[in-house]
Amino acid sequence: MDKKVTIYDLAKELNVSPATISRALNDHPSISLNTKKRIVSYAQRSGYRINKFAANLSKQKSNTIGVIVPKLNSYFMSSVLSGIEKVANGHNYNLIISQSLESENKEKLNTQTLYDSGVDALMVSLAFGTENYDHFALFRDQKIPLLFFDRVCHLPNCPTITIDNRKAGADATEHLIQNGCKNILHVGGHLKRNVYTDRFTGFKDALNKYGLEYKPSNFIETNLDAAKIEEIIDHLINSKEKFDGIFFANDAMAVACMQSLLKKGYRIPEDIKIIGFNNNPISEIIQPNLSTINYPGYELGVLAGQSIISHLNGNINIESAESILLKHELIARASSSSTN
Amino acid sequence: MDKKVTIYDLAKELNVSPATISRALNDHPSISLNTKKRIVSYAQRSGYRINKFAANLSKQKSNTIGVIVPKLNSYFMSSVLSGIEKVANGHNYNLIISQSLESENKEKLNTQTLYDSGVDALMVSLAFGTENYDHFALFRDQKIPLLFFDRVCHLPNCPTITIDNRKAGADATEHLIQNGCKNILHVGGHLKRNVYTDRFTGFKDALNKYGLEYKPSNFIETNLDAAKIEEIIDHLINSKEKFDGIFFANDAMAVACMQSLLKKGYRIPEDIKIIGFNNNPISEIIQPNLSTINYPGYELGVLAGQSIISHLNGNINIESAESILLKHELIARASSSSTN
DNA sequence: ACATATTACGCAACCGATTGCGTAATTATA
DNA sequence: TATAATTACGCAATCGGTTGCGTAATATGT
Repeated sequence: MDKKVTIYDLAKELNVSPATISRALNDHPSISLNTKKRIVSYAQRSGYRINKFAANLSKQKSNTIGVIVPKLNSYFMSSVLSGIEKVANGHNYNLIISQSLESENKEKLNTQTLYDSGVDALMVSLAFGTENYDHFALFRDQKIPLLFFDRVCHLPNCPTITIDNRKAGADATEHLIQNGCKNILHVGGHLKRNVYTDRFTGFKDALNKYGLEYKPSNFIETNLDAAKIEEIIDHLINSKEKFDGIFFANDAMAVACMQSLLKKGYRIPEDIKIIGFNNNPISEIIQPNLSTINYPGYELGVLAGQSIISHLNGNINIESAESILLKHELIARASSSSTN
Repeated sequence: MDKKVTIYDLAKELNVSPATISRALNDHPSISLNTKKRIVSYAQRSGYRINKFAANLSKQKSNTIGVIVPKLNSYFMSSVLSGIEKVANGHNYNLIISQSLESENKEKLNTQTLYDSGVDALMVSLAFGTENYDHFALFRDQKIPLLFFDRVCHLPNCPTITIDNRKAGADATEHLIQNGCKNILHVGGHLKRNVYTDRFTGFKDALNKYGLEYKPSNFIETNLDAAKIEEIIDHLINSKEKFDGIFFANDAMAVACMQSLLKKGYRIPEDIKIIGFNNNPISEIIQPNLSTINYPGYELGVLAGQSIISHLNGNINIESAESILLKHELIARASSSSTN
């Protein structure tokens, strides 16, 4: 058990060729049932373990999927990853996970590393600032499946998986309007990313639908860092505008804002109504409970995983890149309830 | 750019041997500066990319670290992973992450897969039910560094990284006692895992220190699934005991319990004082804010990453397995504050 | 100028599987 | 029974780097 056993060792011991060993262990049809049993059994007993380095080299395939996410440690993203891992693991794929930490450059480096590592596919949720997508060309050139989820971009033949952020943004905004808001602030994320521009567009859609005027002061672009909530509060308080509703692009910001406002004596929803995004568990803990849009991360991960696996299995034509839209759902809670 | 370029292609083109190409690209000292430049430059231009399958095979090293966690999608664990990834990435290591989903069997399978994948090291946080550690023998036999974090077991030469859970459990309990609690319930996790037995032991330490009697009814073993909070509530309400304090082994359970109790009309901390564990962000959102023990996940991840990297670099003797204890910290908030 | 060191590189074995092709042995067909 | 078809396996090339050892060319020392 000390030195590693190779198929050559097995071959010598059993008086067959290494080729036969290899075929037997891979259940190749041209090996008789008897020798298969003999070989598998002996391999077992001898403590043989395949050397994937060698197998990968000759097969040019690693059974590994690369994943790049902005950061691992967020409720949403870790749910997604959990879903992806569940599916991948069930299909004998390993996951190499790396974080871009919202840096375009790190995303680029990670992309190259994962390419070099020979991943069979790559799944990406883009960093805030990524503007150039050339680093993905390697994958396209080599026809390695490439899939984007949540923060996506549309490259030829690359499936994308998201919710309908525009519709969701409109739903959230419409909900505030229907509960009486006339002047709504939208606190969004970087407009380079589809998820935030779409929500923003949906926001304007809804205003428009209800004949409410959109002014630049109705929007703030942020990096969604809850630690900087005071900037938002300042904008809110110092603005000439009197906002009666806020639509946040994520729950963490919404909650941070609520806490600050409540401390300052604001009443929610009486003075101002608030809705978030993502349905993070904290939305059900904050008092009053936070209305939000349910964005099912785990399910998204599962779908993304299944999609990439079927591509890898050739079940789906690589050329036919589908765009999957998950269902979202408005969850109305106390933070936005009508008060008249 | 279509076919993959190999060192043999470069060698032919530049009229040198593949060996020289390899050495040049790896900055080997025995290659002259000039040829190095010539080779590196041409490799660049030709779109050469190393084939790690081949490199790994001949070096028997993958620059990859395997990680097995119970589940990815928890605040604590995703923080840990984020820290590990940060360090690993900074040292050119990739991370293969898999979840045991609290199943001993899946943990076993994942261990074998990661072994076969040729990870250079393995980091594990154990599943709830794991009782047998034989699946790690492969790693010990091959002298592949193996490290346990958070939910650890003590195998020879395996570093472990945790906080001092016993002391932390005692601190939490002592805090409740000092705030007037006389009859405290401890809601813990599976006693197979050190983190929960240690917290439980600390709990009893503290009772003992203050001359409070420990009775079996002062403890419930749970799987820490917040969805099953009603069982706890039942125990609490139906017990002959009149508990005036609860020490939860994690914040999620504590928060779920608080929500249920508040809904039932209990006053916290007046009727019952509560302390959690982990310092999950929700502890600062629930009203009243939840007292807890700060268990710094990200820092733990960073330390764990650094530890394994130094082992891999040979900076630390593999035989000298250290046990790292992180500092924890009691965070007193309103949920446990004295009311007399 | 001659002996010794050093530099810079090539040769070839090696890492451990996979797989197309060929063939001896066995079975089926006529 | 002669021939065709199967079955079961071996040969050897291949995947693409890495590295110990050997050596020609150049540099250093006296």
